Amino acid sequence: MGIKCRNCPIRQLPLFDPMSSTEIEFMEKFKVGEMNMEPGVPILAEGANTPQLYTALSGMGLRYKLLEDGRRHVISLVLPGDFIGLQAGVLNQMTHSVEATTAMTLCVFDRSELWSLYRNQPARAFDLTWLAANEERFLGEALAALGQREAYELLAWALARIWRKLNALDMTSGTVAPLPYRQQDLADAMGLSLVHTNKTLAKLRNSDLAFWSDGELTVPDIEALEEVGLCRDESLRKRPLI
Amino acid sequence: MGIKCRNCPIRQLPLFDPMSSTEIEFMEKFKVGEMNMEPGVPILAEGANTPQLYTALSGMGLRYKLLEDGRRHVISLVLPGDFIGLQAGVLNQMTHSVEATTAMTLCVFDRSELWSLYRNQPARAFDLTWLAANEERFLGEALAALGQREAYELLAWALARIWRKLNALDMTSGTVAPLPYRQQDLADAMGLSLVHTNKTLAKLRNSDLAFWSDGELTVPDIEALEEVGLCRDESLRKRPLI
DNA sequence: CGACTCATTGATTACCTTCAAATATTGTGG
DNA sequence: CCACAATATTTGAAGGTAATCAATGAGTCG
Repeated sequence: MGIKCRNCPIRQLPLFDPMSSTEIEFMEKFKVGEMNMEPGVPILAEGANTPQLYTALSGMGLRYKLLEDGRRHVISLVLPGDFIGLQAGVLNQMTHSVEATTAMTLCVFDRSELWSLYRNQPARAFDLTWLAANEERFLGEALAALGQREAYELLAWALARIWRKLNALDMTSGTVAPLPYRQQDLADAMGLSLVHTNKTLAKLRNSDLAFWSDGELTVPDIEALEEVGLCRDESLRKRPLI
Repeated sequence: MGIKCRNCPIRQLPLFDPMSSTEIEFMEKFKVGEMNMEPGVPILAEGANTPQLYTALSGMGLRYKLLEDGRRHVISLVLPGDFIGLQAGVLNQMTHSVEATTAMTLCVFDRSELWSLYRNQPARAFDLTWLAANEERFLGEALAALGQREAYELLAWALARIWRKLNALDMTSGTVAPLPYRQQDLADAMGLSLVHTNKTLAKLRNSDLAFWSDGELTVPDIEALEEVGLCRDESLRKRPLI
């Protein structure tokens, strides 16, 4: 059934809170298996109510919403350590879809045990609320970014945020990090057209701020990029891992 | 100290979940008082970490974020029944500011009791996560709206959502409801300029879809408005009240 | 090698912003 | 009580940012 929680490679990262042995024990009972997803495969669909919850172990994905007329809005990226399905677990219904962009490995949890978590593991319950509140925080920032920034600033903001997160996940080497998405994905996340996204990325390139091609993002100077993106110095705080 | 939870007028609304007598008992201990805010007064500031949490009892407010250069983005409205300070309670830091637009009455809770809630009231802890996840849901929808809709659709979407919520709170009478904000507030929420917001509101008026002036919103036909706003039929589900 | 997907570039159009000014409406002090 | 300041709404005009339309280039795969 794959990796035991006690050996979880992700939890070793300094980004994540340490876990007590009692908690690890509980998590190993909570975890019912692992799942491997092919690239492009849907993980959860908007409106669905699944019996399982997930944590991304490896690979990258997307959260998105579809409008009736086919327009798509990408809500956020899914990176290793991200919890998937909180809304299904709590609201009984996903309000966005999730799909794998690259091949992904997911930890699978049994949703029916969620109640036991709230009854017997108050600290873990608190962590779940933390994750939900943190997602709320991120979406609030994204909303302000989309609303107030113009394309050039906005893309700088997005790439800087992504860079910081990849860095915290120890996925950067020097000035390079993997970013295996299409320009269309980023365009759908920013509410910009593909054409304009492409042209704005070219500007960032010409300004030596960010180079993104062939699934690799190169950022020579993250602080310069953050300055253009009007990023606050939001240091990534330690966070719980489910 | 104002209203006792058992007599809470808000919880009577069909929008909210019923509460067991044990829960009411706990909430009455959790609640430490009430607070009256003057119009325009800040309730919580971004970055702050307060010892108190709130629930809006009456009046209306705004959640917003400020960019360094002074631009403001309005995240959402604060209406009766809304919980204020979840982020401070869980993340130890507000990631947006909250201020009263009209005079407001707030229930005040003692944040240091939050742990006791997680230890002793798992159902209430679950409700808190529910609220956080629900906020995440709303912000995801707002993000998709800002990203994918043009101004005319967007304002229709926003006014329709607001109308539905006011209606669920029993604040509508016929086709009229109070909406005591400025056009600038709505503009800052939609990421549009004041001028364009004004002109687009005029179009909605000319289409007989929505009339908003002097703090009053009139919607002759909510379903027509929702159609323009591309609103899903998201019926407002029952929700917990803290 | 042809079909397909994705990235890139140019030209045109349109939505939205900015600038500017006029018109209420309200509160204040002489 | 009226003049004046301050706030909010409304309207017109001009300019810029971003969308759409269209076509080409580059890489992958069966």
